This record gives sequence, structure tokens and C-alpha cells, in this order.
Amino acid sequence: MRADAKKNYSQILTVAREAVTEHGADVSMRDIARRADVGLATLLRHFPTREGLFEALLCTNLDALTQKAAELEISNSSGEALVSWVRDWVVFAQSYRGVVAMMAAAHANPASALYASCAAVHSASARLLLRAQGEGAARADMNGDDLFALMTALGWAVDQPSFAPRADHLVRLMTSAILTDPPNNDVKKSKC
Amino acid sequence: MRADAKKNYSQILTVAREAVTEHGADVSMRDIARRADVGLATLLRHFPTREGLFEALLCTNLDALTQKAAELEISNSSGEALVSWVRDWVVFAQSYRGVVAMMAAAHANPASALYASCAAVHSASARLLLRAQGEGAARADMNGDDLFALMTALGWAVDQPSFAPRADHLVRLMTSAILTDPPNNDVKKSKC
DNA sequence: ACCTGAACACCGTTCAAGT
DNA sequence: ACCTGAACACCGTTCAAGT
Repeated sequence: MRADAKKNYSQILTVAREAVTEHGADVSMRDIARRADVGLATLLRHFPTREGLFEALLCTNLDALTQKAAELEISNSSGEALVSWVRDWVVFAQSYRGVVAMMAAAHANPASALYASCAAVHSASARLLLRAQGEGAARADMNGDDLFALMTALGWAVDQPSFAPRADHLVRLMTSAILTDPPNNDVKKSKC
Repeated sequence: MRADAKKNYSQILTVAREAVTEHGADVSMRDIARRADVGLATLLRHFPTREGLFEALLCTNLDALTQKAAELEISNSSGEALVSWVRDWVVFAQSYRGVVAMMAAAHANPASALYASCAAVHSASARLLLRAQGEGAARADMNGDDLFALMTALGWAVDQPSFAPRADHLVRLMTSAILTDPPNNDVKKSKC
């Protein structure tokens, strides 16, 4: 990689981070190129697809996420590990607006630059679920696909500005659907 | 409304239904105008916004949905009524691809042509939840906003092609998060 | 009243021409 | 090797000109 190419690459990533923070995952690629003082064609050769750009933008976050999964897999309580994992996922989902929708689409498209990352999240989820199910901490009647779908749905919801204020509570409600004995499910039934 | 205007209006709705069925809620307005053999400007005067067009496209579905809510409000079991309502919502959500995402955005924007419909769904949900909570059938620690968020998240999930196959199961999982004594929650704990 | 073509400012894709 | 401007086919918005 030539010196000027290297400089452009990092410059693009820097301004892309700003642009995506401001306008979400649907920012205009042209806008990013303009901010980076680079021709649009240059941006598109470094990152031929929008997903390619996001794979680079998110790689730190994704590494931290999968690293966390590895730690949780050998933690004490399999149930608490699963809840922590869902929380970490939600934090990741909030890194940039529109990221979850993009991941959901990439998950179904092996040609996407984000496919491998989606698969990693999916399989980490499946492993944590399986362990929790083995200990009876998680519902037995769901699989990794279900968990991934629920986590993605949750991530999408907290991404919506109107739902964001209730994000913490939505996480609690969602985890209570997954665990067999949810810690926050101590609802007092009315007498009638 | 003049005769030719009336003809254009219904012609637009007819072809819009086809186009949206094929390409989802993000179809090009130009494409719809072309199919209707109508100038783009004509389409945009009949329906100044995309949401305006969808308000017309969905009005039958939305009427059926709110009508169903009214019936469910006076039904026997408040818990079963809530589950039926969620199922009806999911069926509605599947009417066209991308509709739920549009409704979620419209819900936060009073200027949207779909805002009133969103509010109607929201308040119907809140009423059914409140009744179920009064009888102890639904969790006490959630409100109408939470239910609407969960329903929208569920609707969005089943809208994703990769999650659609598990739609029925996702509905069951989601309702089990809402009900205090879920009928499908008879999970046998493992012995260890 | 209602319709329409055209101009406008955007978008992402592609490629021949530059250094 | 790498960059770039320009042409291309799209999009939604707007409006003067038609009937």
C-alpha cells in the first residue's frame, strides 16, 4: 500500500466515523468522500461497498464483543452470562444508528462484507444459549436462530429514537422471555 | 374531484399495490407513476408523501385491525385477547415489506400521514394491556409504550426474510415475555 | 381543476485519462 | 500503483406551461 493510499484510507475512516455518527448508516458515500477531500471513486475503491466500510468502522467494537462472549462462556452463572451478552449486544447496536438493520440484512447475504461478523455474533449467541439451556437457565424451546432474531429485533427497537428512552426496560422484558426463571419477573398478581 | 382525477387516483392505488408487493415500501415513486401511465407530478399531487400513499394503501388493513381490537376488548379472557391482538398485528405487519419500519418512524412524527394510524394501534394495545394487567394476566411492570415497542420489534423481525421462517415461534416467545402465566411456557427444567 | 414535461439537486456505478 | 473528473442512469422536488 502506497503512502498516499494509506493516508487516504485512514482519513476516510476518520471522517466516516463522524459522518455516520451524525447521519446514521445511510449517509451518502459522496458526502464522506467530500469530507475526506477525496474523489468519490477513490473512496469506492478502498471500500467497494457500504458494508465494507462498516466492517472497518465496526471492527474494534466487534472484536470487543466477541472477546466478551469468550469470557462469558466460562463465567459462573450461565443465565447471568446470557443476560450480560444481550446487554453487550445492545450497547454494540447503539454504536451507530442503522447498524442493526444493516447487520440483519448482511446476515442473510453470504456475499456481504459483514457476513462473517454476523455469523460470529450468531454462533457466540448460540453457544451461550446452549450452555444456559443445559443448566435449565434458558427456555429449552428455542434455538440460536431464535435468539439471534430476538436480539436483532431488540437492537433495532432501541435504535428507534421513540423507543430509546425505554431501552433498559425493553432489555429486561426480552431477557425475561429467554430465561426460565427471570430475576426481574417478580410480578405480584392482583387478587381478582 | 374531476372524473379523470378520480380515474388516476384509483389507477395509482391499483398499481401501487402491485409495485409495493414486489419491491416493498421503498419502491420508487417514479416507478409507480410509470406503471400507472401517469406523470410523476400527478402521483405526487394525489399523494404528496410516501406515507400518504401508504395510508391509503393500508386503510382497509388498519380498519380491520382496529375493529378486531374493539372486539377483543370485550372478549372473555384478557390474556388470550392480548395474544390474539399481537398475532393480528403481526399479520398486518406482513401485509407489505418495510411497512413496520415506516410505522415506527411515523409514530414519532406527528406530521406524518400515518401518525393517526400509529396512535390508534398504540392506544388499542395500551387498553388491551391494561385490562390484562387488571386481571393479573399480563406483567404489571410494563406500559403501553413498552408493548408497542415490543410489537413493532416483533413485526420488524418477521419482516426480515431470514427470520420469517421462525415467525410463529418468535410470536410465542414475545407473548411469553408479556404474559405472567404463558400457556406455551411449560419448559421442563433439566435435572442438573 | 387537473395534468405534464422539464429543470434541479441529489445518489451510487463505472471508466478512460491522468500522475 | 493510485487518484480523479466526468458520464451515466437513477431518485424525489418543484414549477411554469398546457388543456
